[in-house]
Amino acid sequence: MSRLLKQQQALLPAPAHELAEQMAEAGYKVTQPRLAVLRAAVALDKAFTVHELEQWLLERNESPGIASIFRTVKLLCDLELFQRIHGLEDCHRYSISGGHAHHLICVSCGALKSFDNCGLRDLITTLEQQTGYHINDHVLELFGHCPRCLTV
Amino acid sequence: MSRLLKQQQALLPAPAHELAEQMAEAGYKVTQPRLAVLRAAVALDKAFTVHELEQWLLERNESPGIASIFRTVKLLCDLELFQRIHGLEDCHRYSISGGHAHHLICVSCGALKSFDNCGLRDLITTLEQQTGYHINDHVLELFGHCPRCLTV
DNA sequence: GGTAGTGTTGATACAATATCTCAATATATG
DNA sequence: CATATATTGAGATATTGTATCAACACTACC
Repeated sequence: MSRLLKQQQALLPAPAHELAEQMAEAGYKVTQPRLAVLRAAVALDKAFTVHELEQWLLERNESPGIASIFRTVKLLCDLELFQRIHGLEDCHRYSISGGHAHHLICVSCGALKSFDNCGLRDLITTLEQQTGYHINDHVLELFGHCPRCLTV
Repeated sequence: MSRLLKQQQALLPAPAHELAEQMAEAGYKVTQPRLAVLRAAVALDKAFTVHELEQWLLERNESPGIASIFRTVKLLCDLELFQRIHGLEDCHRYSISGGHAHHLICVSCGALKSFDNCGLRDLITTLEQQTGYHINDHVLELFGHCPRCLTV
């Protein structure tokens, strides 16, 4: 098994209670509305929108106010437990982060795989030398079709 | 001079009349509002927002309605003459595309360099083999400070 | 147990980005 | 010129998100 595959398997999303724990460690209270958002995000198991979180919760009659959902998503992004997804058309999706930066996203169903070995170091070094820029961050997202959607 | 540097120098943004020509070739009329947007985008010479286009044009008393600016930006994105920039915080900036996908952006002043040799082929092949996904698109943006902003 | 201080919530107002609607206008074609 | 089509501008609407603020909940202290 290659090193890259091992890494990917290590990047499974954390379960809700683990995310809750990290929130508590960061000094935030693990309230019912926040837990609800965590449960929804874990259950959706893909790149989700705030609207999708709300729908999932409404169907189970446990949706907090929409403001609290937005607030919780923002908080979790700040804590780097969630991450904004840069889509091809819009950037209104989020994922459970796992602390890693990059995603492979199915444009058909939203299924998402995370990875962290983006292999951009050489490109960054080259560009820095050629442009004089100091590069300290990047966005990388890959899009395609997951095996399931390829067979449908 | 390396091959990569040559490529970058070839990726200078097209002048307004050239963009207008491509619009005409695609079957769209080159109207005054559309030309105004092209001029503003070329003049701004960086990753710009629709609001910045409008401001530039208002200062010269030649701003079309905001709806037409949005429409023109969308049209130019569809024609791949403009391209949406995926920023670290939001995704509301655009650039003149040159038909190429990637940018190096100064987070301080918005200065922008484009390049097309992203060197992701190996990563994409590896990920396809390991995940079974078919990857057919990607977003890559690099962020840092340009030489000018580094000295200030 | 009561009280003060802090954090959180939910409803609502607001903001920013973008699209839709539709009558008026401009442009191209016969 | 007449007609058909494309485009515009104004304003309404949609979507995504943040700000405000009173009510509530939890914690620590007395």
